[in-house]
Amino acid sequence: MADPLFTVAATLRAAFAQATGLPADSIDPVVRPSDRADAQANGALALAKQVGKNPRDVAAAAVATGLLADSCSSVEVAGPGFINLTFKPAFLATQLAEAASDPRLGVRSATQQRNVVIDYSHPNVAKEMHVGHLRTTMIGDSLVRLLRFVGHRTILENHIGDWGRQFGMLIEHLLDIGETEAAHELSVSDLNTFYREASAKFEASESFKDRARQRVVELQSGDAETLRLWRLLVDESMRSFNEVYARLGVLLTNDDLMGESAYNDMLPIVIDRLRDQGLLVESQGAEVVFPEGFLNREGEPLPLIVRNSVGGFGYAATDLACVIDRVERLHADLMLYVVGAPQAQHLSMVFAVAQMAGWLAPPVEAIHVPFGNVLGEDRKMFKSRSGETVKLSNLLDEAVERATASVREKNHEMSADEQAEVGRMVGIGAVKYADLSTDRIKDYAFDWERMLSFDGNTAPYLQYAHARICSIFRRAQIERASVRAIVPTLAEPQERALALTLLQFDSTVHDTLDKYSPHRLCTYLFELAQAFTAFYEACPVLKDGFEDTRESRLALCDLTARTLQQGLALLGIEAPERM
RNA sequence: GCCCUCGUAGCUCAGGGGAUAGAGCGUCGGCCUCCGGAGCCGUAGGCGCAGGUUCGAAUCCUGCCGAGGGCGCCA
Repeated sequence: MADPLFTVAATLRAAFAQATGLPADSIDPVVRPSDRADAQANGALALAKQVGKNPRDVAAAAVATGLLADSCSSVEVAGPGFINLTFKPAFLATQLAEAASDPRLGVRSATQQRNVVIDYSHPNVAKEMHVGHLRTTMIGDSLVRLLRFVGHRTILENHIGDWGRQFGMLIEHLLDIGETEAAHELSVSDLNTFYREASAKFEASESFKDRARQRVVELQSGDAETLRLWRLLVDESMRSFNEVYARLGVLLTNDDLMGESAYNDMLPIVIDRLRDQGLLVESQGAEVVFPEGFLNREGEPLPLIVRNSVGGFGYAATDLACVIDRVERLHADLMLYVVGAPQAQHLSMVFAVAQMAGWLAPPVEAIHVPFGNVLGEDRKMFKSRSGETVKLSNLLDEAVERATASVREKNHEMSADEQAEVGRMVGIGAVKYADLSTDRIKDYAFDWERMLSFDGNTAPYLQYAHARICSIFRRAQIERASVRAIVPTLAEPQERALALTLLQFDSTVHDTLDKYSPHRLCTYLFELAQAFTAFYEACPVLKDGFEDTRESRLALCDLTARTLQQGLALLGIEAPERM
C-alpha cells in the first residue's frame, strides 16, 4: 500500500539487524531510487564501520537472510557494498492494485495526527492584493491541502493587516468623501486609489494630519462610531480579497480571519505575563525583551520591542499574543508561518521570547516557512511596465486571457463556454504551478511564455497529460472505475518505470510535507507525466492487436490520471477532462 | 561591520552524504499509413573559488568572491 522503497526499507532494516546484531530501530538502510536497478540500499557502508566489518560482507549477510525474496527478483551486492534491488513485477502489480483500490491512492496517513495552525496570505486592509501575496497564499493553501490529505487537523488563520496608525488617515479620508461615495470608490475603483488619496492628504495637510492622529486615538480607545467606520473599510477590503480568493480557488473564507485587531485585548496581557516572569526590560523608554543570541549592528543585545516608548504596541506584541492564542485557546501543536524570508530574524526572536516565557514548549513547534520574491524578466522585483506593483486581479485576468486564447486556437470545435472554462483552469493553474514548482526559498522569475507552455515542467503540460488519458477512456467507452480491480501486467520497461513512479506518490506526499516544500510534489508530477508519455509512446493501449494488454494498460492509465488529478488538487490546481 | 539566504548546462530549474550530477527550453540530428505531433528518440554542454571532515561531498564545516535581504521603537 505504500511506496515499495518504503516497504523494502523496513525489510532491509530487519535484514541488517540480523546481519549486524544492531537494534533494528537504530538502522537506516538508506534506500534510494537507482539507475542501475529499481532501487539501491547503501546502508551497509555506514553499518560496516559501526561493527568493524567489511561493507560487502555486511551487505552479503543482509542479502543472505532471504528476507527480500518476497518482493525482489534480484538482489545484488555491487561496488563497495551497495545492494541493488529489482522488484518482482508481481509485487509491483499487487501494490498498484492496492493503490488503485484506495481513494487515497496508496498514500499513508500521518503516524501522528497533529493540530496545525497555518498562518498565510495576510493581505492588508485598504490595499489591493498584489504579487507579493501570491506565494504565501499559494504555498499556504497547498500545505493545508497536503496536511488534510494525510489526516492532520488544520486551522487556517488569515492574519490580515487591519490595525495600525494608517487607519487614522483612512477613516478621515472616508469621512471627507462621505460613506456612500467611499463605498462606491472602494468597490468600483480599487483600494489602492483610496489609500493613495488618503496618503496624499496626510502628506499635504497639517490639519488633516492632526485629524488623522486624533482618529487613531479614538480607534484605539474603542470609540463606537470610529469602529463602525473602520469596519466599513475592513468589509470593503474583504470583498476585494474574497474576489481574488475565489478566482484563485483557495480555501480561505471569512471564517479564517484573525486579523491584527483580533488580538488587541490580549496585548496588555502579553505585557503583564512577560513582566511577571521578569523578562520585560525597560530600554530607552520602551518595554522590551532581550532574547539570547541576537545582536544589533553595534554588537549589543538586540531587543524585541513589545511596547514602544510612547506606549504603543508593535507587531511583536501581536505576534506574541498570536502564539499564546494558538497554543492555549486553539491547542495547536504545530504552527506554520508562511511568511517571506526577510522576516526570519523577527520571527525567530518572537519564537525565542515565547520559549523564554514558556508559551512555546515541546511538543509544540513553531516553524517559519519562508519564501523568496517574485522577480520580473530583469531579475528585479516584479513590477508592471509603468513601474507599479502588479495587482493580483490584473495578473489573473492576463493569465486567463492568454490561456483562453491558446485553448481557442487549438480547439476550434469546442464551445465558447468550454473554451472559457478550460482557459480559466489552465491560466490560473499555470500561475499557481509556476509559483509552487520552484524551491520556495529561492526567488523566481515570472515568465508568461514559460508558465503557459505545454512543454516542460508546467501546469498545462500536466493538465494535458491528464486530459489525454481522459480522452483514452472516452474513446474506449469504458467506465474508469471498472478497471480499478485489475492487477496490471508489467512486461515492458516503460510499464515498469511508470509503475515505480506511480508507487512513489506516497513517499512524495510525505516528503513534500516534511520539508513544507510543494515543489517536491511538482517535480514528482512532472516525472510521472513524463513516465506516462514514454509508456504511452511505447505501449499501445487501444490499438488493434493489443487486446491482451488492453485492460492492464487501461488500469495503468486510470491510476496515472487519478494520481495526476489528486497531485494537482493538492497544489490547488484543477485538471480539466479535455483541453 | 555582524547575521541570514542564494550561487548547478547558453537560459529556467531539480538533486541537500553514495556509484557515471538530472530535466525543460534553446542548439544540432533523427522519427509522421500518428490510441490527441500540445508528441517521441538521440546530441553537445555544468556543481562560483580554495581548503577541511568522510571509505565517499554538488550536498556537511571554514574562508574568500558574487547576488539579494535583515540588523531597537513601520508591519
